[in-house]
Amino acid sequence: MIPETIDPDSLLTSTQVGNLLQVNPSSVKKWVNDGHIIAFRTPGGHRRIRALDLVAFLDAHKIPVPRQLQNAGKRRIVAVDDDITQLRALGRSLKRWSDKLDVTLVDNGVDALLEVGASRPHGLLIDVFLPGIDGIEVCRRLKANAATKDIAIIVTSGRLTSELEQAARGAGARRVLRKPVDVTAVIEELGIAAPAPSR
Amino acid sequence: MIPETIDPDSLLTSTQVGNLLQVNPSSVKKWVNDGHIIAFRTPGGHRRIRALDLVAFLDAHKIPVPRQLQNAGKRRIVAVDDDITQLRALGRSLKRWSDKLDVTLVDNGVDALLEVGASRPHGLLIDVFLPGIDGIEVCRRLKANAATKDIAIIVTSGRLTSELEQAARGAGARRVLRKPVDVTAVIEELGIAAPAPSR
DNA sequence: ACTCACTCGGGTAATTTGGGAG
DNA sequence: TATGTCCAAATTACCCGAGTGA
Repeated sequence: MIPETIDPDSLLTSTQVGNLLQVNPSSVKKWVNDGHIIAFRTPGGHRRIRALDLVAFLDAHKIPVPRQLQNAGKRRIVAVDDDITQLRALGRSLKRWSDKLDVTLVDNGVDALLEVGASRPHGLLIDVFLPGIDGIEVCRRLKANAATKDIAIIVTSGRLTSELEQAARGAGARRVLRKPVDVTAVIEELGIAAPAPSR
Repeated sequence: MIPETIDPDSLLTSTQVGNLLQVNPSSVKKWVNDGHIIAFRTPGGHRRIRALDLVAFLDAHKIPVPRQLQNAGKRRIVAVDDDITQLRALGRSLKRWSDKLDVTLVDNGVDALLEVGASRPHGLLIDVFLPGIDGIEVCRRLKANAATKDIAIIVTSGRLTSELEQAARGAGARRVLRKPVDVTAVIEELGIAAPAPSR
């Protein structure tokens, strides 16, 4: 009835969600009606809930994500750096958390924004100095956009000055890190605790 | 079975539609019979549903459009200009084609790229001079990115020099227009002929 | 034109869902 | 707030004969 792993844009019925969360389907109905869970209706009036939206609901209420939804609920981040060597190194050090983290590596600012728009990641790791793109402006705009304001922005730079750091924080960056990046700070910011949790 | 991207006038069977919407083909049959989805029959009585009509159905019921059907609706473009007056004017002059064209207006480059990534439009109308974003670099990167290389880029500018025009074309812009923008050139570039074609 | 594998339609039965009152 | 129970209606499952496409 419920597959072992659930795709992010699978559509679930109230009962399936009820089973997943171990609550009565009636409660799910109520939560949908109260606007806590985003859902749409079939022509006949049956509710359908996207796995993605369910996970968003769970995150918002800090409810643990069921095993079957882990794939739909993996933390996703986009990392940008025009220095490919540093980018690759970063990718390697994040491999360790690959069971809970999906990392997309990108070597320029334009592709980074395209990817952010397409995949709505939980975090963005961005080098302030990118050709043709002003990192501070990116922070500001992401924070001003309702669809992206919750993305955790971590700004990185090879040459870090206190003015730069202040500017970045003022524009909405959660953290400002000197390169090479300390991955534990990234992991911490994303709310991922130990390397391999029990469930 | 189901291609990755579906043409607006592809013909789909009930089962294909069922898979697309994650619903039983029997439901699709019923919806067609109840008149919710427009369909016609093969000589042998099998239902065939145009992708265009399916999208209309989805829109009418506010059901999320599957990724594969994103291109099956009308032509979509994103227009960017930090001069809101000009942006609004452009929006108004494109209203005339609203039956075949979906226009998203955006007042800064970051939001434009987010929107392009999220909705994969057929065209992008971009002012070269945007705060924090280099329009030429955007062209270059969009063309280098496999996912966005087919997007028709139209570059606009208030102060148009021949060098600028050459740079834009070299970076992949299909057209370079002086502002205020001549909308007929835009319509032409998107392959939309007269206000109401016979097909 | 013929076969073959597969899919589809119609009909009906089985299961699930929504809504509302408890 | 969360759950459990009612009925009508929506959705799904299954049948076989027939259409489709290579």
